[in-house]
Amino acid sequence: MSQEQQYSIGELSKLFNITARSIRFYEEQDLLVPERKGQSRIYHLKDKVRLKLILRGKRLGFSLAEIKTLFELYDTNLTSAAQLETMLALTEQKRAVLNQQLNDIQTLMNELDDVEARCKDELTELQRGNNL
Amino acid sequence: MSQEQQYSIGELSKLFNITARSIRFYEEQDLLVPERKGQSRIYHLKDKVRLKLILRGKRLGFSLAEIKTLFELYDTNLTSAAQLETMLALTEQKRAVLNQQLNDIQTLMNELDDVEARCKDELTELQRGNNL
DNA sequence: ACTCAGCCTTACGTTAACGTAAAGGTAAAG
DNA sequence: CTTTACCTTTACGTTAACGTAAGGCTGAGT
Repeated sequence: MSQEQQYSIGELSKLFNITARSIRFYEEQDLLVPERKGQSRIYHLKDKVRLKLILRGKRLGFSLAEIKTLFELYDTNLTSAAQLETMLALTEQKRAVLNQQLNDIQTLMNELDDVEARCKDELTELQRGNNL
Repeated sequence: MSQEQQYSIGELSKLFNITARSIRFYEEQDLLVPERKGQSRIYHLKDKVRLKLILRGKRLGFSLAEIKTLFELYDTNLTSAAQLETMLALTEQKRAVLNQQLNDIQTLMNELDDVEARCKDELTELQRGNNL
């Protein structure tokens, strides 16, 4: 009875607020492999999840190629020690990038706080001027 | 006696580990305006700081155009209430993006933890197998 | 039977952010 | 005085990530 959720490309594009072209492009790059019904693509929950991951990766500045290799690593049965250590090295690498980004964000946030505070100060100054 | 620090384009590129081409490109885009001595560019501390900001912005996924407008806003004397409110709106916008990124990073970090843990588990499993 | 919305493929166009010669000026060292 | 190491400009090439037609199939509604 569990009718699994399905999506057309149009529905999916509205859901994530991207174009169908983008979704087809991700497929061209082997990031998605939707089922077909006749000529049309049909997306299931797992595809939706993948797409979500793609978009998150993009927001973090990863290229589609990088995202692809991450997917491949995640999908792979890591059997040999060599593979496992490659994987560990990669996660460490990504972790370093993310930590740098955290730092950057923190710094920028503080600066935004400053700018904002100064703006608000000046605004109240202006208002006081108007009321005298 | 305070001889202000100066840099050639080559020195600066080594400092930040980027190409001279990039630095010249940022100048083309009006993100840097170095002094000239004869034909050569001379960079002072303020230019170095700017370059640092550019690179940080890039790491956070900002386009050079965006970075430029941020600089312009920062440099501008915000006098009118309208300008101030535009600025506040923009900082809010950026803040939203940064918060999203923070979220994304947190999520990804957790997943990296998972992957890493599983890798290490499997590695010890393999080692145990070898030792029996 | 026709129309229309929504899907499809193929293919050329576009933008950002540089890369990569090519050709030449300049200052210090040998 | 010439080599060497940097610097310069001009200009065409490149890659990623789509945008944008153009032309066509297909199922539901009238």
